[in-house]
Amino acid sequence: MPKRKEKKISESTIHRLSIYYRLLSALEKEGAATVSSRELAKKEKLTPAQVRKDLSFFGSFGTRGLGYPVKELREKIAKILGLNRAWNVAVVGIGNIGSALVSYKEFQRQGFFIRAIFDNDLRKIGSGHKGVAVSDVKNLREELKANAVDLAIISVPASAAQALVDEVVAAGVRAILNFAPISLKVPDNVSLRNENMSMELEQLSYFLVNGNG
Amino acid sequence: MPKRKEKKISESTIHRLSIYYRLLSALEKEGAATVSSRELAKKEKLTPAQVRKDLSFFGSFGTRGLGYPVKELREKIAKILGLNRAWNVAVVGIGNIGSALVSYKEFQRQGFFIRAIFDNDLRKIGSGHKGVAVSDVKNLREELKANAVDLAIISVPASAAQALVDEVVAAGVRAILNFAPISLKVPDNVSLRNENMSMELEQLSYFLVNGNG
DNA sequence: GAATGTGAAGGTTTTCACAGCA
DNA sequence: TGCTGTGAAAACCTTCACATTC
Repeated sequence: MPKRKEKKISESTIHRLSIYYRLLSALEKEGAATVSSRELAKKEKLTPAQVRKDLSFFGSFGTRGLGYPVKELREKIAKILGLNRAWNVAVVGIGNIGSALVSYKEFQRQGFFIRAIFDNDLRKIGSGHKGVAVSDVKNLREELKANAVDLAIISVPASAAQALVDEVVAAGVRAILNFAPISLKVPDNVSLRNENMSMELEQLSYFLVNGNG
Repeated sequence: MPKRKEKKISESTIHRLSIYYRLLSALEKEGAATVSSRELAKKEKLTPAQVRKDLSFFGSFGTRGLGYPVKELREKIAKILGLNRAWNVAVVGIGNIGSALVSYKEFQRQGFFIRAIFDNDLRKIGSGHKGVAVSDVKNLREELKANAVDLAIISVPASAAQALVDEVVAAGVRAILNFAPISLKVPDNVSLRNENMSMELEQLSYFLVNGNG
């Protein structure tokens, strides 16, 4: 069996893959057959070399002299990112942010389907959000398993987040998107991303004070 | 006049400053007087050297053998990030996400005050959200100026985003947080950050498919 | 001719390791 | 002794430049 070449792909490359995916989806809709690294780069203020290098980590998708085939490249990237399948998502905490996420149509469009919603507020439990019933957070573990949830979104207050994440991890979920403004501890085999909107504003605040550049 | 030493501070450092700020706020509430780089690092899975290096770009805030004074360091970072003052924020587009942001208490807590809300939906215009009236997006430019808005949050569909951002920039706003899943063009003197929640899930999807690490 | 794919160069960020100070 | 502050080294990421292919 040939040994797989174990190249470490950087987070920035994965992030840009996501960007290319969005650009290619748009190009495909417009009917473009091919696109060059230069064209892709210009749309996002990247360099052509960066685009080519990013793609080259995963294979040789282009044709010299011509560029990349839009449809095929989009499909290849979809496969790399795992977007060629549906993912089951749970939203833990259906407050302001949780509600907004449940209604966010972009998720479905990219193959992320919200299968379960949890809260600890008795007034919310049992009610429906976009066709999904709100479950008692006490049943978190069983229901995550019952719904084969792949990915959990944590949108509860900071004080409640770690305990719930521990439950989520215990249920076997291996990817977590955290909106609580706190640093969560997860085992090494679990992926965690933090979305802290105050911190985004703070970055902007820094540039307002210190100049942008 | 002494020439200011022009050191370029990396985005990662600014991002971590925001993290330190949060940790220090918590430590201050707990009554801690000092904290070492090792303690700060451990809470966020960073290295002590990283913490010290980050802080050293802005001055020598610590005491050898002792660590950093919690209260003073928090105040210093607040000043660096521009959090020692209030910022006027506008929310452009009061759909699911816009509504959630207006209700997000963390913003106020960090000194970001929502002073204006805009939409193009006549049913929404005139209604109030958390004490702020929704204005017609047609009046964007005047109202941004009238409210001395420093920072705009774009939470409209992708198709409407660029035109509105052009207006926002024309009104003199120099910092934009964009939730629309599209790449926006702004002049060099305007700071732009993108918050694309689908892309966050796509990063997680990649790690689910390819393994985490 | 046009554009990819990729080693090598260049640049940036992180980590090391230790002098220096409380 | 304990911990900071910081040059130097190492690791990492981006850009260059060109051989290669269509």
